[in-house]
Amino acid sequence: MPVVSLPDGSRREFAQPITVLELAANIGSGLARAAVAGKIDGRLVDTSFVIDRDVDCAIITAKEPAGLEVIRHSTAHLLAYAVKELFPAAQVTIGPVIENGFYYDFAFQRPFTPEDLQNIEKRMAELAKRDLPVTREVWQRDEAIGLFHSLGEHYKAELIEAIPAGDEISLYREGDFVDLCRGPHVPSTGKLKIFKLMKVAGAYWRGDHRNEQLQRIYGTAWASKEDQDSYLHMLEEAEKRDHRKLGRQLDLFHLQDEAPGMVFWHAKGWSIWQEIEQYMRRVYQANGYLEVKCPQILDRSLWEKSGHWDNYKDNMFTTESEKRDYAIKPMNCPGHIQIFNSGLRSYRDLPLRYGEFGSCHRNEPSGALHGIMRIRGFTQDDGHIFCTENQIQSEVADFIVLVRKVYDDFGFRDIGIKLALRPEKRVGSDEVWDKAESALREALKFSNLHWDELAGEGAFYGPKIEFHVKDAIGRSWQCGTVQVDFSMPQRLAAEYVGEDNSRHTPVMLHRAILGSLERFIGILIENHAGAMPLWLSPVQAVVINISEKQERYAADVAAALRAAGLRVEADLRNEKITYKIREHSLNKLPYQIVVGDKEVAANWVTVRTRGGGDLGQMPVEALIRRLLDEVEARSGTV
RNA sequence: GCCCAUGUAGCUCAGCGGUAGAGCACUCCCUUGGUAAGGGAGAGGUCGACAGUUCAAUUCUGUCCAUGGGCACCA
Repeated sequence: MPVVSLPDGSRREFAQPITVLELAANIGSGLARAAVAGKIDGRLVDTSFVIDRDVDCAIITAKEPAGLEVIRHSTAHLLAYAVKELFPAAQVTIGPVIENGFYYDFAFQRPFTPEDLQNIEKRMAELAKRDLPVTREVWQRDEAIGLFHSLGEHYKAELIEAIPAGDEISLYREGDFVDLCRGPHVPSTGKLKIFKLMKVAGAYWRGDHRNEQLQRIYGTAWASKEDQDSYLHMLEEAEKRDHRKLGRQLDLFHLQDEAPGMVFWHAKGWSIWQEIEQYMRRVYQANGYLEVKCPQILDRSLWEKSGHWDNYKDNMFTTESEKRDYAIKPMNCPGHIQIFNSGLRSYRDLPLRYGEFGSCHRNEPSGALHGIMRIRGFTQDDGHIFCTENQIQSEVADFIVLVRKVYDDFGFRDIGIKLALRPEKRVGSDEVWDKAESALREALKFSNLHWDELAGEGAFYGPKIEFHVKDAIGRSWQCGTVQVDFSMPQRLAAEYVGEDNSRHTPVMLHRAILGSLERFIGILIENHAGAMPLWLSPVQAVVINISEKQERYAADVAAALRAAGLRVEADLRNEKITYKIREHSLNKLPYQIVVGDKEVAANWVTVRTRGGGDLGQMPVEALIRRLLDEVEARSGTV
C-alpha cells in the first residue's frame, strides 16, 4: 500500500499502486492537466510511472525549470518526428536540451532549407495538435540495436552500442515515431504548444571534426507565449547592441576584406582604447608592475624552445628574411622571460612583475572570426609574475583583489569565478600540482569568494583561475585569468639565485584582467548598448548653437570645456536645433549643451543629458565641475 | 578548417538574361529656426573577385575572397 509524501509535507495513502498522473488527479484535476512529469525521491520520471512503494513525490509542471526542460526535450523529439514524416530518408541522432531551447542533429543527403524549416515547424504544430500519447518501452539491448538497424537508423544503433551493458534501454514512441531516449517525456504531444524553430547549422557527429557533418536544427520552447515573446524580444535587443553594428554607427572602428580578423580603429574607437589603456597603465604602476615592451617578431629557435613551433605552427604568422625564419608573436610570455633572463636575478628580486600591452597575432581559423571579439591581431593587458612557489598564494590573492577593483571601475559587479584543475595531459609532478592547486584554492578562500571547480580543464602547464563578468543583459564573458606555469620558465632557462646560493627555476604566473582589449571594448559596447559612461565616451559633450548669432559663444564654451580636459565638440552647422539634437542623441552623446540668445546674455549654458533629461541653465564652471566629478566617479550618464 | 546563408551607392536595402533604383548620409542653394528629421537642386555604383555558358551576365554555372549563423578550434 504506497504512502506518498508530497512537497508540502502532506501524505496520501493508496490501496494499490498508482501512476504519477493518477496521483496528480487525486490532488486536483487542474494539476493533472498541467502535469508533464513527476519527481520520485529526487528522480524525474514520466507521468505514467507506477508508484508501488512509499515515496516522496512532486508533480512537475511547465512552471518549474525541470518541467520546462521536459517540454524542451519532448519538443526536440517532436521535431525529429516531423522531420521523419517529411523526410523519411533522414536519420536521427541526438536531440538534447540547451539553454533557452533544444536542438536535434540529423543526417540527410541534402541541406535543409529555410522553407524546409517552415514546413517542419508546421508539421510539428499539427502533430502536437493531434495530442498523440507518448509512451515508454524498455527493450533488450540487441533487439533495440536490431530495431534501429531495420529502421535504417544506424546512428541510433551506434548510440545504443555505446550504452554500458547493465543499463536499461528505454524507447519512446509517439505515433509512428520511435526514438531511443532516457526520458522523461510529456505524456502526450498536446502538452507542446509554444515552440519555434530558429536556425539550421552544421555540426559534427559526436562533436569530433574528423567525423561526418550532420545538420543541426535549433529550436526554442517555452511554458507560455509570454515567455517565448520575451525571449525573442531579448534576442532583438541583443541584436541592437551588436558591437559590429554600433562600431559602424558610432564610427568607432571597421574591418575590411584585406585584413580579415584585424581592426582599423577610427579616432573615436581609439579614444576609448586610449582611455582604457591609460587606466590600466595606472593599475600596473600602482600595483608593483614594471611596464615593458617586447619585439613583435622573434626568431623561430625561440618558439621551438618554448614549444609553440611544434604545437601551434599552423596558427602562427611566420616570415622569413636572409634565410632566417621568424614568427610574429602569438603571446607575450617568451618575451618577458627574455627580459627576466637579461640579468642575474636574486631571490631578493622576487616577485618580479612585468606588464605589457602586448600586441599579438594568431592565425585563427577563418570560421572562428567574429567582429572584434575573436580576431587575428589583438592586444592583451598581459602580465607575468616571476616568483617562488611559496609566493604563489599571496600573489594570486593580491591579483584577485586587483581584478575585482578593475571590474568594479568598469561597472561590472557580478563576477563568476572558476578554478580549472589538472588535465590528463600535463607536465610536472603530482606534488607540484597539489601545491599549485591548493595555493589557488587558499587564495580564493582567503578572498572570501565563491567559485566553481572545473576538473581536467587546467592548462597543460598548470592550474588556472578564470574570471567571468556578467553583462547588462545577463551574458557571461570570460575576461581575466591567472595561471600557474611550472613549464615555460624551465624551457626558456629562467633562473634566480636562491638564499642557498644555488640556481633555482622561478614559477611564472600568467595573468590578464581585461584579456584582449579589442574583445573587452566589444563587450563594453554591447554592455552599454553604445552609450558609454562619461569617462570612456569618445565625445563627452557637444555644444550646439540655436542660430548663427551664437556661433562665437558656442565655440568659446567648447574651448573652455576642452581646456578643462574634456572631449568636447562644437556643432555650428546651419541646421535646426531639433535636427542636431536628434542626431547627437542617436550617436549617444552623454551631454548636449544648448546656447541661444538667452544663454549668451546670461553667460550661461543649458544642459541636456543623454536620456533626454533637462538640467536647466548653469554657468560653464558649474558644468565643468559636474562633468569632471562624473568622469572621476566613472559612473554612467543618466 | 567544415556545413549553410549572404555580398548591389558611405549606410540600410529593393531589383533584374538587354550595360541599375529608394530612403538616409554627402555637396550646393534657400531657410536663422529653442530641445529627436525645414525646403529645393546635385553628385555618387567595374552590382565582392576571376573564369565559363550566351548575340548579350549585376542576373545563370563554377572557383576564389570576405562576412554572418553554427560546429570544430582558442597556447
